[in-house]
Amino acid sequence: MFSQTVEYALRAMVVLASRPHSGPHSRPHSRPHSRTGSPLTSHSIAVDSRVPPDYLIKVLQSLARSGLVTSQRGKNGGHVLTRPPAEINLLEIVNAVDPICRIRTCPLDLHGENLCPLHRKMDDALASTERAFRSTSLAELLVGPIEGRPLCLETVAAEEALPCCV
Amino acid sequence: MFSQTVEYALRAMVVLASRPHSGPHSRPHSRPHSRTGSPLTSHSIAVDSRVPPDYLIKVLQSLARSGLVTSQRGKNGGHVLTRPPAEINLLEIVNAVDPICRIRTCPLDLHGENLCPLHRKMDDALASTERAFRSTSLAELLVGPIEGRPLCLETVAAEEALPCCV
DNA sequence: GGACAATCGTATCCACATATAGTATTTTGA
DNA sequence: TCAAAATACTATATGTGGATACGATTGTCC
Repeated sequence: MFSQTVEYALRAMVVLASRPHSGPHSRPHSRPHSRTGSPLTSHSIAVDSRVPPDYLIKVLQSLARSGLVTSQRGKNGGHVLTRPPAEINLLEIVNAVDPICRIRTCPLDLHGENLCPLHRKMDDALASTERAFRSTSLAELLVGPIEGRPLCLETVAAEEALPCCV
Repeated sequence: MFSQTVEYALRAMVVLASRPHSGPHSRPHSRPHSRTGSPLTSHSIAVDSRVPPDYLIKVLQSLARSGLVTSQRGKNGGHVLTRPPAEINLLEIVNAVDPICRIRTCPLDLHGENLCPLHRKMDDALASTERAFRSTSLAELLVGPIEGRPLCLETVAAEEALPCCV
């Protein structure tokens, strides 16, 4: 039910968050970066998240347009979160690339605010999904059973990742 | 987040359910039908639900394949529910046309049953959507504020229905 | 200036949504 | 008994957007 784009965006953000946060391009006047906190190149994000590199670029651009990441060109450039992971919730990420669109008025028409029973139920489901995502921060995904490997990746082999439903 | 097909299928089923239920093709040996309980023609369903008639046919075929409706060709033919509306839940309808696919194993791979925190969260959202739909029967959509007009339709004018998010 | 890395513009593929035309089946009525 | 009408069914075509891929360009650091 979630689009591939949502899946990719969430994975990419987890990878970005799993590096120590250093603020947007916090480089003290063209000083060389310390290794931690340096921006991640789109290629390295693609490898870590196993997202097709070409498509990841577009996803990152959507995330940048929404102000969740910033990008820096050139040598030692890359992508970095604009806020610490604890202050980014998953709904922001989802809405940046493939917005959850609540049903505000009946698609069929007529009486504006009043939803018919069917669309009230559908909107309830959307609302609960929104709630689930809004109440979870990126930081919460970094802890858990598999400490340090938030994406279930452990030096993965070369096989391609399979879509969930095939 | 829900596909257009899901929206159409739910609307069509509501229209079918809003006619008195008579069981699948309960016609006593080619006797002419009483007016109530006769199957609804795909065209009349399209009009009542405001679903594009050509596409509705395919949706109805999916619903028939899943055993939710049966169809009868020829004069006085049409579509009818196989079970009373109280015994059909919305999840069955959704899954008939555009299945909600739970995340059972991490799309990235590896450790089978264990989902990483990200995919656990995503699956939680899917589970709550499943629950919301499974716990609601078609019959429950027929009652409510707008008795007798479960789809907010009141002899609608000729304007086309607009998709929810444009 | 040269190397690195993001960005932009296309181009392709595929699935969903929609539309059209023809075929098959059943009932009706002469 | 047969023909016609009504209706669902099948196959096919088309538009649109998501997802994927490639090549050229622009910006930045050393």
